[in-house]
Order: sequence, then structure tokens, then C-alpha cells
Amino acid sequence: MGTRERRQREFAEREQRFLDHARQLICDNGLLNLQMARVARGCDYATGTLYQHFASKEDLLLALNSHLVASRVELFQRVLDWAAPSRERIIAIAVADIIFARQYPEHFRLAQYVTTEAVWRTASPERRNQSLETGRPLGECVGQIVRDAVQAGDLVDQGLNPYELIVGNWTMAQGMHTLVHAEGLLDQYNIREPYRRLLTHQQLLLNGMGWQPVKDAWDEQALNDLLTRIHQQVFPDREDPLSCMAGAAPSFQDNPESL
Amino acid sequence: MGTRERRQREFAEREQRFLDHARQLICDNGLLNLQMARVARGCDYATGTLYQHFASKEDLLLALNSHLVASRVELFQRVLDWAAPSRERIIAIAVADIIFARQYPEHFRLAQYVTTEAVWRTASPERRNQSLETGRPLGECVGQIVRDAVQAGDLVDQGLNPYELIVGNWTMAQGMHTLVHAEGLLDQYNIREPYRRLLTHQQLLLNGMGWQPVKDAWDEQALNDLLTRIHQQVFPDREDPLSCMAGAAPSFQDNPESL
DNA sequence: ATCAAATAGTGAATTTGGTTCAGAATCCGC
DNA sequence: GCGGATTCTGAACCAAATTCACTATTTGAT
Repeated sequence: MGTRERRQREFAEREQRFLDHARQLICDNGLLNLQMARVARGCDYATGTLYQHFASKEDLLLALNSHLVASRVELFQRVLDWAAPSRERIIAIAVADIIFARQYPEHFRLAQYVTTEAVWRTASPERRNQSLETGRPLGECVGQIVRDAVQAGDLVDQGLNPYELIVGNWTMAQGMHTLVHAEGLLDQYNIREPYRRLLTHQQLLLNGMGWQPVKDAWDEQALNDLLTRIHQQVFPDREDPLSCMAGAAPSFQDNPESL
Repeated sequence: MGTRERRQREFAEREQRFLDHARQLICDNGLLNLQMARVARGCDYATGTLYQHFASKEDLLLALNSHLVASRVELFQRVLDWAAPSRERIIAIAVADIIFARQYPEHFRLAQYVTTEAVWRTASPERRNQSLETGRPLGECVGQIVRDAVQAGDLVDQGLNPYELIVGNWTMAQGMHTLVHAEGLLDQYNIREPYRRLLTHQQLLLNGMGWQPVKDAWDEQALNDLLTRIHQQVFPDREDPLSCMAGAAPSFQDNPESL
């Protein structure tokens, strides 16, 4: 008897619909204007039903964030499958991250908001675990590339595990997103083309780590060539990373249709 | 006639009292439990009076954040005044940041929360400007150290301004704080002693930039010696950075008295 | 000193929106 | 089809931010 299974499937489908609609509402009205009652009503359910799926609003946001991570994983996976030197693949990961941040700025705001300790601790522990779990493949893609690098002799592990080795690149990317999204901050210090700076500094860090082959990180032309190659070979269907580099972060006003 | 001045002073004093009390309430009950009415009542004023000072709750939080930045500036200033090679001073800046994050975790949560785009955009533009303005000295300390480095020939500027040069270190620190505060995330990848990793990767990045004198960034003993020196010479009155390195981020539960 | 206008302070009322829960509807095994 | 279990409903509840009609105080002129 498949009744129980059908029930479960329908429940999952409904959850999906709730999340989709929440995404839509956030795209239309912004993160802070999301209302639980509207999410429910928009899917033709009562508010109470929504609460059978999500313990609280924060819980829903975290769930949505987990759900959206999938599209990021797809980009990372492509890099993992790309046959190129380990060093270029690490840069391609950074590029994937940047493309993603530009294409779905609203998801970025969401991710930033929910990882705020203030919100993170409010969600249910189960949801937090789920969130960590769905994010894991991202980490594993990167971890695998680092392992490949060590294997290939491009990098010496110095007794650290792959994640400890790459954490510098990770934090740099993470931190740059934060600064880019704090409107006015980078302007104040005249930091132009922040994402280009990010890539240059990533190259500098890789050089510092002795990640072979060591490159001249200040060579802008070489960087452009690499970006073009990554665009053509890995992300032909996405925005050109070179155009992602230019200009400021798209604000919600500029681009309300994005998540 | 100093009536107007007195008025203004009293107004400023009251604002101060409001902020102090808000800080206290956050320390006692956490960021998310702050209530505007309690802030007012706790200072023996009506709610409406509080709103003569702050346009909204977010506005108050941003103001509090600006206000608290002052204590961070003090630590950075000491580093600026420290007579040591530019490279060691840059590391000392990172150390100051870490000490601060450990000593006032609640301020860190607050800073993280208010720079979230979702909150940032809610506060009044004036407050945002004020916030950028009070943060400026932090940036300027670092900028000055970079300028000193270029002047001394420790670093080639490659046509970038000081902030563009140092943005890699900045983002790395920023990003690491974010990761450290997302409970469970670093554990998932077995990243131990995250702040020690941060310093190592900062050294690696400096090496990559060719910041003289180039060091062996993997030498743990050398790092310990440097940390001890920084502790003794710059922050003798603060927690030993070596002990800051160990263990996870203090949670609110561990340490409710901190802002 | 007195008074009217201006300014500041008050806190109860309003508003908003998340969350709950008592009853209605539906489903399920028999 | 029946009776109990489960699910759905949305109005009621509640917390807390924000407002605003009213009161109190200050100021400057007479």
C-alpha cells in the first residue's frame, strides 16, 4: 500500500511549492517584506498549514537557503569536472562564486542574512543541520580539487587537511561578498573592481602557498585570458566573468527579479 | 547665552544613556530580545522620547554599533604607533581584530547583523553615513601602515592604492569571523584553530605579495614568538592572543557579559 | 512675575505580522 | 458507511514596533 508514500510525496511537493512561492515573493518585494500569511495564501493554503512545514519564519528562510544552494552546487560541479590544472580550477571556483553572486543577488542577501548568528540560532537545530548538509557538496568539490593538487604535486600539504589548506581562499571570497554588499563601504576607500581584486589576491595567496605553477599574479592580461577561457570552457551559458567584475553590486532596486 | 548648548549637551547625554542601556540589555538578554520600550523605560523615559533619537530599532542598533567601534579603534591605534617592521604591524592588526572578536563577541554579532544588507538598508541614510564615518579610522590605521610599507620599500604598490593592496587581508579576516560564528560549519570540515589558520594564511598572502621581509609562513614556532611579542609590546593588558587562537567562538551562553 | 507660543515628553492606542488552536473537514481501516 | 485519527483552516491571540493626541515644560516678550 502506497498511501503513506503518496502522502509523504504530496507533503514534500507542497513544501516545494511553499518555498518556490516564498522565493517569488522575496524577488518581488525583498527579503524583509516577506510575510508568512502571504506565502500560505499565495499557495491557497491557510497560515496554519505553512506552520506544519516550518517551525518559524527563520526556519523557512533557512530551508529556502538550503534549497537554493543546489544551483550553486551545479556550477561548482562543473569546475570539478573540468580537465585543467588544479590552480586554474581553484580560480574557476572563485569565478563560479562570483558569477553566482551576480546572477542571484537576492540569494546572496538571503545567505548572508541567515548565516548571521542572530538568525542562525533562531532556526531549529534540524534545519541548521539540513543547511550544513546541503552545503556540504560545495565544500567537497573544493576539497577534491585540493586533494588532486596535492596528489599531482602542485601543492605540499604541510600536515594540514584540504579544508585547512584552502580556508584562506574561502574566507577571502566570503569576506569580499560581505564588503561588496555593504553599500558605500568600498567606495569610501576607493576600492575599484572588487571582484577583480579578489581574484588577484587569490592568485597572490596561491603563490604564497607555493601552489604550482606559480604565476605572475599582477599580470592583468593573463588574468583576462584565463577568465575568457573559464567562461568558454566551463560557463558558456552564463554571464561573462569579465563583465561581472565591472561595476558595483546590483542593488535590489536595479534588479528585483533575482533569486 | 548657553541655553541652546546646554540643551544640546543634555540631548547628547541622554542619547548616550539610551545607548549604554541598550548595550546592557543586549548583554543580558541577547540581540534579538532587545525591546525599544524597555530601553526607554530602563532610562526612565517614555517610548516616544526614544524615537526622538532613533528613527527605528535598526537605527538604534546601527548607532550602537558606531558607538562601540571606538574601542576597536583604540586597539588599532596602538598598532599604528608600534615601532616595528610594517609586516609585523599588519599581523598585529589581524591580532587586534581577533582579540577584539574574542573579548566582545556580542559586539561582533551586532556588527555582523547590522552590516547585513537586509538591516543596513533599513536604517536611515544619515545613520549609515555616521557608521561609515566612525569606522573610517580603522581603515585609516591600516592604510597608513600600508603607506609606510611602500615608503620603506617593503612593498611595491603595483599601481594600486593602499586599500586595494590590503583588501585581501581585510576580506580574509572578515570572512573568517563569519565562518567562525556560523556554528557547526568549521567543525564539519575539521578546520581546527581557525584564527591560527587565519594568521598563517595572512602570512602566505603577504609572501605572495612580496611583502618584505618574506617569512616562512609555515613555521609555527616563529608565529608563536611573534604573537608573544605582540602581546607583550602592544596588548599587555589584553588576553594572550595565543589563548584566543584555541577553541571555538564563545557563545552567548558561555559569556553573556560581553559587549 | 505673567502669559502665550514653541518645544519636548508621555504612554495609551494603533498597527503589523508572526504564531496558535479550537473547531471543521477529510481520510482511513474496518 | 462508521468512528476515530489526522489534517486543514483562519480567526483570534499576542508581542512589540511605531505613532500621535494630549500634557508638561521652557522660552522670550511684556
